[in-house]
Order: sequence, then C-alpha cells, then structure tokens
Amino acid sequence: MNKAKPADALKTRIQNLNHTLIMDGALDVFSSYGYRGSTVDQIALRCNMTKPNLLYYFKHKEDIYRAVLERTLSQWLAPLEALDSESEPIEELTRYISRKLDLAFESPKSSRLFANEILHGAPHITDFLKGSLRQLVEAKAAVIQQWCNRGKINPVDPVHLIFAIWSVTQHYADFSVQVEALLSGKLATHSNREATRNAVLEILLRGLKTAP
Amino acid sequence: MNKAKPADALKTRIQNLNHTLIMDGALDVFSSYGYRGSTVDQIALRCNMTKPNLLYYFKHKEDIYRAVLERTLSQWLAPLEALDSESEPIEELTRYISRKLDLAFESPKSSRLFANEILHGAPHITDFLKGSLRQLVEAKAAVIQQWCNRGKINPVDPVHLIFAIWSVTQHYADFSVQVEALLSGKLATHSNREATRNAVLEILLRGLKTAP
DNA sequence: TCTCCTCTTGACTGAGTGATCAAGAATAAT
DNA sequence: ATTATTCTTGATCACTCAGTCAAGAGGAGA
Repeated sequence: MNKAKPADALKTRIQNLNHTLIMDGALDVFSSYGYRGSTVDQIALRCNMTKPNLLYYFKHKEDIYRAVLERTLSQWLAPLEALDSESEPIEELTRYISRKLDLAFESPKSSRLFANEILHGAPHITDFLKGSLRQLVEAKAAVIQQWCNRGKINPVDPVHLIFAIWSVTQHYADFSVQVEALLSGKLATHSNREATRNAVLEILLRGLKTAP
Repeated sequence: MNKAKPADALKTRIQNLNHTLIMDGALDVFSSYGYRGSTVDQIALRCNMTKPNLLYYFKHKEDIYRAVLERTLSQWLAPLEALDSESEPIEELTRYISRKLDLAFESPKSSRLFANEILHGAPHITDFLKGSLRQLVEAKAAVIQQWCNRGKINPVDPVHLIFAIWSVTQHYADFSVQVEALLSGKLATHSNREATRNAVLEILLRGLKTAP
C-alpha cells in the first residue's frame, strides 16, 4: 500500500478516461474561441458531459486551460530539441522545418492555442518563455552559430533564423483561414502540402547553402 | 443646405473627436484581450467615458470592433499595393519587407488585432480575404513570377514567398512577448531594430539573388 | 448482498456584461 | 436670451456564465 504517486495522479479508470476526453474537447473549443470566448458549457457539450460533471474533474475553467496549454508546450519544444549539431546543417534544418510543418498541418489547433496565448501577452507561460524556452533557444542558436563559423552555411543571425522558421511554419496553422482563402483551399490535399513544404524549404534554406 | 454626405458622415466637432477617441481606445483594448475578452466598460474607461455615452456613438460593441478592424485593413494592404513590377526586384522586395517591419514595430496593436481575427476564423472579414486581398495577392504574385521568368531572381513560389514575408515580419508584432523574452527586450531600441531588419532581409532575400 | 466511495446531475447563486431609457447638462443656432 | 439639438449619465434590465450544492446513480470490494 501507500505507493508514491505524483500529486496529480489519476486513480480510477473513469478519471483517466474523462481527463483526456475533457482536454481534447477543451483544445477544440479554446483554440477556436480563445479563453474568454469559450464557455465551460461549450466544452462540456463537446464531451457529452454536463457542466457540473466536468467541473468535478477540473475545479476551475482556468485549470482546464492550463492543463491543455501545458500539454502543447512539450509538443512545441520537441522538434527544436532534436536539432543536432553533429549532422549536416542543411539536412538538419530541412528535418526541423519539415517537422514543424507537419505539426502545423496535423495539429493546427495546438498551434493556434499557443499563438493565441502569446498574442495576448502569454499571461500563463511567461516562466516558460523566460526559462526553458530561452535556454533551449540559446543552446540551439549556438549550434547554428557554430555552423556559420565553420563555413558550413552562409552567415546568418541564428535567433532570427529560428524566429523565421517558427513564424513561416506556424503561419500555415495559425493563419490557415487566410492561406486557404488565397490558395482556394488547396492546402487540404497531400500533394499541395508537399508543394508548400518544398516552397518553404527553398525560401528559408537556399540563402544558407554555401556556393559549391 | 442638404449637402450630399456619406452615410457615416460625422456632423459635429464632438462627434469627430469622440469617434477617433473611441476607435483608439478600442484598438488598445481589443488588441490586448480579443473581442470576447474585452468589455465595453473597459473601452469606455480607457476613453474617460461612461459606457452609455460610448454606446451613444456606437450602438453595439460589434460596431466598434468592425470600425477598428476596417481601419486596420487599409493600413494592412497599402505596402503590398505599392509593390512595383518596374523596379529592381531585390530593391522592391527590400522596400516591401522594410515597410512591413516598420508597421510591425510602430503599430503592433493593429497587427495583433488582425492576427487575432484571422486566428479565430476571420468571421468578420471573409469577404475581404476572398475578395480584395485575394485579387491583390494574385496580381502581385504575377509580378514576382515575372521577375522569376526573366531571371531577375531565382525561381520561387510567389504566393508562398508573400506568406513568408507576412509571417516573418508580423511575427515581431504578434509574438513580441516571445521575441522580447528571448532577446531580453532588445527589440525596443532603434539599433536593435536595425539589426533585426538586416537579419530578416538577409534570411528572406539572399536566396533570391541570382549569382553575379 | 451490503457498504463505501466515486461519479453524475438538476437546480441554483452571484457576479459580470451588453444594451436601454429617461432626465438632465452642454452646445449651437437664431 | 430663447430654443432646438446634441451630448452625458445614473439607474436598471435581461441575459450569460463560472461555480456550488445536495441528492441520487453507479461501480468496486467484502
């Protein structure tokens, strides 16, 4: 008995089931309407639950939001963490950009949730921005700087390059309404996503390739 | 008497004064908290007005929002409209990117208002996206395509290039909280904005320059 | 089966919010 | 100065919404 458990341990089968059910529904709603624009009733409805039942699992609306937001942060960090200084820079950046684009296409809701949080001043994740994200960016900027110093890519400001990669890739998730209005909804098909990938890779990387 | 006037003509001195006062305050509030996150009281307070007084000038909260949003759209279109097919492409794109960056630094609130609207599905401006914006983008994409065909810049997908320019430049307004967290607030000073401008121009344009 | 604990829900509360209105204050016109 | 119009505001309404509560339904272990 008395097993050590994390503070937020979920004890029962039903708790596990409903927690993930709620987080999924909440991601849907929050990413569509923002925090204030979403109602607990709305989330509950999406989960086929009553509001008091949902509030039995998460005491406050904000608790749901934080839980969903934190789940997306790790997803968000992972691709950059994978950037490896040992591999060939162009290959490595291609992989990174490609992975970010995949995320934008496959999890646009997560991207929009994150974007909305930043857009409104990141009130829930300033610690994240100034802490783990900043550390990670500094480390990876150093990697890129090293590539420049060794002449493996053309000189570039590493942090602004990271910003450019983030903004361009996330644009296809966050601004998808605009993108699809201007591309006649072409983004939905696989082949057009490949065209987008190639275009983005060309735009971001061609200037970095050193003359042969 | 009976002078012909636009439907929304403002008759009196006080009307003109308060209309712009309200629109400025509303831009502040809406861009910070989003549509649903903002209250009429909040906007009224920012204008040193009472709520009923504000609602004397704009009957509904949504009327204020639409007015502010529409004011930003023209501001948003102008730089792209100025893209000239006759000039040198790199010069012209440099000017365009530079102008967009200036807007991001000088009017981040407008940028965020626009971003928020798109992020949540652009419910108020689908006509704009599928209409005038789309026309303009098609026209300017043709210009860029012409430059490619004539060998003045390296081949590139024109629409995706426009997306890249938009996303990278607006990133410095929309995600300024994140940018400043990662740059230690460096963005505020003039010299660091110049560094940003140079970095962005290099990243976006170096790949387009043809080998001499 | 009996019992304890978990889960579910209808009804409710209180705070907040968009909008209205009538009455009074300020301004402009003659 | 008188009058008509525009402007301002306290009070209030109808409604939405996060969160509560008590009572009951369901599940798990003995």
